[in-house]
Amino acid sequence: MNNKAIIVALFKANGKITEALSHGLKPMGISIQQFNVLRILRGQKGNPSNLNTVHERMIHKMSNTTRLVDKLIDKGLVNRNVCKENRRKIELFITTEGLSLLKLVDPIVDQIEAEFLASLSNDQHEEIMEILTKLNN
Amino acid sequence: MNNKAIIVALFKANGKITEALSHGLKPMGISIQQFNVLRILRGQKGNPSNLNTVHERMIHKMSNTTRLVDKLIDKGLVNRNVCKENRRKIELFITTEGLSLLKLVDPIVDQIEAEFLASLSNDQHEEIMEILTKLNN
DNA sequence: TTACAACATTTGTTGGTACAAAAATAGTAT
DNA sequence: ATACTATTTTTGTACCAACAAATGTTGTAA
Repeated sequence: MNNKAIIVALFKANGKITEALSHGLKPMGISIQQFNVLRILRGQKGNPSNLNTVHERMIHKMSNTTRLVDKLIDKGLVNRNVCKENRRKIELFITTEGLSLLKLVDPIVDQIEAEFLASLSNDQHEEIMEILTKLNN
Repeated sequence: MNNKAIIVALFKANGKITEALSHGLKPMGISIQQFNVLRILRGQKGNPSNLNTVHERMIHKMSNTTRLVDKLIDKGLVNRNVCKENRRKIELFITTEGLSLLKLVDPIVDQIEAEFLASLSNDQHEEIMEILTKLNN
């Protein structure tokens, strides 16, 4: 009956890094999910994404991407256009404000993530990646 | 820059088991957090817990244990008394309805957890436990 | 044209969660 | 007794999220 201990430890680890990240992002005025959406949009390198694509690529799945993106638009970090070829689709772009915010936030996030993993050896980094990959398939 | 991949995989694994568990618990009418509180109270084996203790032992930390317990009381799964020696404290007990619900729910949860971990070898079970323990300290 | 199915996004509703402030109680010093 | 401090729980506020229903759009077929 060791399974439970593993699941509990997984929940705790997740909670620890989640808390650290949202605490680190708080002064920047964005949540983890908003940060991830911004990174997805930046990853498009100028090409627009639609809501569907963003939703698929989000780490934390949630049903209402619309309202999450609304927050980013309110903050001027994202633009939204109706696609001309298919007006059912919404084109999303990251703004230059969004890009410069990411530039500010990236090193903060990197450091929090590095600290979180600092206690692991190189072998263990590979081990956990292998194990988590198995769990996610 | 492999750290990010690990963190993302951790988020995904957490999301996968969380979703599976809450889906499995849904027909029983309780959330994961409510389930965990019930288990904490059962673990007391008849001794009362107060809100503080429950809060400390909860896996998913949240500020608002009061309202979570309220839900359990509404469902008749938990009883609440004011402690006679120290009226600041609230004594919480799991009811017999709560105990029998847990009896129903336990095998469901066990199976979901076992399925989630099924792809790992025995060695990997030990590995991930060791790694997660490191991360949580 | 009209009806209809498929698709993409939005909105309504309900319940979950964080944070801070408030309320209630206990213990202690004066 | 009174005031003060610490402890424990509750409440207020505001935001986040899941789910289902609704809206708007396109393409297709009768």
